[in-house]
Amino acid sequence: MKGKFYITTPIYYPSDKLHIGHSYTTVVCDAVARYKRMQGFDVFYLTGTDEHGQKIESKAKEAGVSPKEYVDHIVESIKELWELMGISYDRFIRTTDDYHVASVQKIFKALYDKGEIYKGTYEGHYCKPCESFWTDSQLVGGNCPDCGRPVEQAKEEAYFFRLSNYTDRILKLYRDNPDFLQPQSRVNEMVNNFLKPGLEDLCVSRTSFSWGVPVTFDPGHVVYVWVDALSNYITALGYENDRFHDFDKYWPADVHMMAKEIIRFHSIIWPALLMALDLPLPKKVYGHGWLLFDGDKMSKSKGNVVDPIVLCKRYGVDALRYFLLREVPFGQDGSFTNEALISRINSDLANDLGNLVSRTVAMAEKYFPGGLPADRLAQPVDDSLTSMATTLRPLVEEQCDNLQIPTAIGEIFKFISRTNKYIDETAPWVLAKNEADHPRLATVLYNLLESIRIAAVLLTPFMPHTSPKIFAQIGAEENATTWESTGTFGLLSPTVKVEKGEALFPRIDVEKELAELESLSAKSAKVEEAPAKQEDQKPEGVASLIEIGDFAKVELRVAKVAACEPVAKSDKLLRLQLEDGTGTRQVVSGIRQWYTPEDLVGKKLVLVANLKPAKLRGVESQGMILAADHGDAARVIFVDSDLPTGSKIR
RNA sequence: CGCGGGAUGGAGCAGUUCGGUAGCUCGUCGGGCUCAUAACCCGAAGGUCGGGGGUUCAAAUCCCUCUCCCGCAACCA
Repeated sequence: MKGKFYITTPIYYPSDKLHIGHSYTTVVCDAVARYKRMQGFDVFYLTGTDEHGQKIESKAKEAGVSPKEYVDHIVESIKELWELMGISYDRFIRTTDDYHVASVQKIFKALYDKGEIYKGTYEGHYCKPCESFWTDSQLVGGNCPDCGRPVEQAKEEAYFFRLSNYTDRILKLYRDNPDFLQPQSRVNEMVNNFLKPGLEDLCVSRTSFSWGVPVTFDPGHVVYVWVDALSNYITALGYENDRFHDFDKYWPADVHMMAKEIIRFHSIIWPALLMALDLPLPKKVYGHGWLLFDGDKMSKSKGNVVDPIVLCKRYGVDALRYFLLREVPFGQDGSFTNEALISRINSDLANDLGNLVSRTVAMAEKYFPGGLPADRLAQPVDDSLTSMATTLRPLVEEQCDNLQIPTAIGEIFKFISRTNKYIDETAPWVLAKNEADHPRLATVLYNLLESIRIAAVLLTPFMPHTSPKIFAQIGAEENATTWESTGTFGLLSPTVKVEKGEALFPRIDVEKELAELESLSAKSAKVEEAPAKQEDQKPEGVASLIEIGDFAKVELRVAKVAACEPVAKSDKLLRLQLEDGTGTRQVVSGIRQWYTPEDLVGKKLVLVANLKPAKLRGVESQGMILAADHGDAARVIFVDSDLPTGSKIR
């Protein structure tokens, strides 16, 4: 045993089903975990779900079930997804697991007893009917984002973690451990945005919702996400609980893997919490990039097809895993398009790897149906192949150890290419014609099978379902499929007998497939639309129904755009001068993304004439104009030009 | 002047730390081969390395400046 290796994904928030981005993180971790296991490390791979919080509480309410019932259902589907994708996690933690809850309570109490957590007051905007606190930025028009009613300034008691004490220690952590946070560019971001200005104490409890871990010594308070969710990495190992006993063995984590949006929590808050608990810090926090979706017009509906389950079913799990692991460059964002996926599958998996196996096995079977003969004849041309084969593993390891999975896979495929070339160099079909050349032919085929074997072994962490299929076809025994075995050329039986199987990765007809995907996404877009409409029809309590008198309060008038210009230092706002029949007034509207001033000047539109004025970006807005949401965009409601300005609309 | 990332042949990227023939994959075109999943192998075309200025014998790489794109933040009455 080479030592332990502890790797984690974030725990995902099960308020909705997971998308391909979650699959990406999880597959990357899985690849690393499998790689380390094959190398002989004692690996512990943790994933799970973060199940508390207001959003889930209210989603459950909407669905008419308890929060636990709500998440149970989604967690089940998540576990199914991981099983489908071949995720080899060792433990799945749910923050609703009783042992985790108990541990969190102890951790919270311990921090409180140490004075790291203190009781203070949290100030914010409070909506009484919704019993919710909101920050400035959450408010919509100064009102509650949920119900639209006015909010009031309010204070509530809350517990705070003394994060402000840790600014210097976190900075020192980055300085002393340049590898702690990767990629490096993230360090700059954290330092400039959060550490340089100085950290502020962190509110770590809430009273505004109850779906959380209760604070034992203060009823009404629940532990907020930071302490609850982040500590999963240690409670899952048995920290402060008797359920598991792996803490001493596996902590500290070797890698916390995550997408870039939650780096801040893991590279600032989490280390500070650990420092406060006097625990060792994780060795590495790695923030990978995002898988961006093709920005074309279909993107909304395309989102449905970028459902990992659909892709696995269409192309196979390993094809999708391969794409995810290969396509997104080190630490950067990558883009997902159906074209890229299919092209990757065709050129790398079907043409290069799949076809190499296919042609090699076909020849071996055809020329030597009973297995290779023992007579051999080596030639100098073989050397460049065999030496590349036996030096491949260190190259792969070097990249994997730096979490550069795409490059590691690239190294293996360079070798696969080299092997294809070897077939041309040696032309086995020519050797087959002459009995005297059969020893040479046997050597060539054996070298090919060995090369395939080594490539397949090294690909196992990335494509765990494919490698065994290859082993079966090339007649590799178990001893020839270990990580260790890739250092030796010649482990297959000299008289190996192959067994042709199905094509590993059938070639995909690109145009046909793209067309099918589009019709698929059109269909699922329709399916998605239908339930949404039903929800709209179902009045959500009396609040959504208004009296005719309520509507009469809104004064709508036809107004003509006299002038229009962008608001300085804002990319969303336009300043409009409107003629409303009685004079001109200024209105600010957030439609700059979709309209230029020229689009608007001279047009007539609908003005809410009696809206209380407000300042936006320091510019006064005396009313608002009506616009319709159209996908991600907004379209202004224009009216007939022959309607006189100032006409009342009702 | 909010923070950060980016701009390299048709597409996606590497190269920029520590200046010195601009590289890879896909695509295109031509050739070869026929074992194989219309696959494989070889070759070619295609780039003033976002613009401008500077340092230097020499700049994709260093300095200055400008433009554009993408995240985050803010704003979306």
